[in-house]
Amino acid sequence: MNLIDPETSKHDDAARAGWMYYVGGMTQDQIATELGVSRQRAQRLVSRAMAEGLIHVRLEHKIGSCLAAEAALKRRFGLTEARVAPYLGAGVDPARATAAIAAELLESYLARPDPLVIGFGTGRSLAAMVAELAAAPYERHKVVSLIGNIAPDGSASFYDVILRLADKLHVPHYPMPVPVLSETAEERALFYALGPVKAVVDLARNADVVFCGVGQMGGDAPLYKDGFVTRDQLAEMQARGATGELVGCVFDAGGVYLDTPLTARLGGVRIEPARSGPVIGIAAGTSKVPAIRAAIAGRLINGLVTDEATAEALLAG
Amino acid sequence: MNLIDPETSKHDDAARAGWMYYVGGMTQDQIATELGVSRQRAQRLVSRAMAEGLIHVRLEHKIGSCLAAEAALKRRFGLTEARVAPYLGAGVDPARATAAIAAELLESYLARPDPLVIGFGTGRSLAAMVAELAAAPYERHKVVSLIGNIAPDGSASFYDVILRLADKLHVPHYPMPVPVLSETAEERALFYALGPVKAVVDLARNADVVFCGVGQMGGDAPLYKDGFVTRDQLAEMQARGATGELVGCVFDAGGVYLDTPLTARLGGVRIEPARSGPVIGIAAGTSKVPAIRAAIAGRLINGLVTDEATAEALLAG
DNA sequence: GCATTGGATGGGCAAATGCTCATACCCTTG
DNA sequence: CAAGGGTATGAGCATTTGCCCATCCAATGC
Repeated sequence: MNLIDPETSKHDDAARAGWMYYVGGMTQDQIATELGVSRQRAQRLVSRAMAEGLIHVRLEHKIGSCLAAEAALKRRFGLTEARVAPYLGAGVDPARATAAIAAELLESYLARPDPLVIGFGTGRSLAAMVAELAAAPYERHKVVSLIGNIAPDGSASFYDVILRLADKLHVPHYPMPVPVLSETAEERALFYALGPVKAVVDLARNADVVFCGVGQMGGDAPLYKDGFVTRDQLAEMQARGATGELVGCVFDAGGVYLDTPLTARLGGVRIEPARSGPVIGIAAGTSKVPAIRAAIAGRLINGLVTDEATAEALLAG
Repeated sequence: MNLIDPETSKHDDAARAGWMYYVGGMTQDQIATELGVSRQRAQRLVSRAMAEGLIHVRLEHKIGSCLAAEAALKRRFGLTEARVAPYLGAGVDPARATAAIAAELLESYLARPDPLVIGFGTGRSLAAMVAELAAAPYERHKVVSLIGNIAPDGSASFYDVILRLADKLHVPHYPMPVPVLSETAEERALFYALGPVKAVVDLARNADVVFCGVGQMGGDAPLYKDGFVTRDQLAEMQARGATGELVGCVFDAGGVYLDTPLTARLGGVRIEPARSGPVIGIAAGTSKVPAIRAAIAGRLINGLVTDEATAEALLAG
């Protein structure tokens, strides 16, 4: 008899209820009776199982129009990899759909027999993708972060893509132990001079595959929303032609990196043009269309995971 | 403009509706509006998506008591692999639960980097497992059938585990081109003398991993229900101590193979005792408890996928 | 010791869902 | 061309589900 962690037992109940509901097809009433709880509690358990990601749902059939869009994207933009998530209703964030499809794509790389070093950016797309991943051991691969994991305010909660990933996949992981944004260029240089940092930077530079979010530079730019740049700085960048952003590095409509106030202080590894190996951009929502076009034009990315509407918009232009 | 296969387009609609419902969390009303169909049709599409296996649901959390049962099974019976599917409601066939868990286990073997030859039996358990598998390419492995795929009446519908598997996984596949049950021992010998048959038999004998169903020998014996033996033959086998069956080969309570009327005519590769490499038995339902015990006792299997109730019954004895 | 706060609980109700049935449609066959 | 069989459709209804809210319980602070 060991002590039962109340948190674990809660998850257990939720998982069991979710399992009975989604796999067993039982009604919540039956589940309630079976587990000896009230109907309401069963309902709460089921919805918690879903909300906490204990239940994963996958679509096991490529919809014709998405297949067509994938083929068209590959041909039209010379991509090596393209995945299109089916449209997911009017009120639903397309990132939800895209995350599930991105997770599938990542799993297809993980399934490869040869050991890979996989580089990851940060951001909502990546975090959502990791949440959708199925946990399984893949000791042969390595995952490395392309971006510093020391947050300005010390909070690491948004930058733990690599940690969650490593936790799920049991892969050796290499977070980049530098500030996302150093105070000064000098501080940044100090970090980069450290041996362990160099090693991670090297690994990141030579990653076999890269997954990263594609940031737009409109008023809703992630860089601005997450507080990396002020409104004024954003406006200035926009005036200078800023169109998109990859792991914090801003580029213009041609996919050429701009020199911004951030550049010298940004901790991480920039994704160089025409990088060898797959560089998969994850980009949901039509507001990212210009950024996606630019990233492709500059040969910064050669793979794309997006939603149906965005794919159509890309192909329409 | 190419012709649209009506079957594909039906699946497309169902997949899309299922995706919107299960991934997008939309109501069927919203989906109906979005797709421009009636609510009833949306409902039918959603339920078809589920019924046809277009939507896969996985549980991403091991329930404590199942984990404990797995550990206990391994320890108690010296198994190298044990998976326990959570209990799935009173009225629900435990095979449903077990199939999903078995698919997960198979996927964990498929994820391994080194090329494997994986042998498969037949039967409902195996067919259900394959239905639950996620499609993905795994060219490095090979799958081979342990049992003949030529049915007595010519119908191959029940023996196409390997074909479906190969279809989903894009693996080279080797069905065993012999009758499940030859008319006479001589006919069987003729088949086995053929070069291509020999090659497949060799592959099957040397498979790195084996997945097979465990058949019980009670009144509900699969061998009898599927028409391989008559009621009288079954009774005779039972009288001689028949307790279980693996790919058609019947064994007693000690897991020692019996000589039955079938033995000399059965097409396939028998699973020998103390075979090297994992031999995973898939067995759902408490009626299989004696057969499972026997198979373990005779060292015919060294891995087990079962449901929670059966695991408990095994451990209780 | 008592008040407060935060979370869990179950009643109740409106919305969503699943199902049955009568009907319409289409494709085949005589 | 008509009949027939099988299938898809939408109306209507019983069941199931999601959610709000009043209430309760326990832990914490005063």
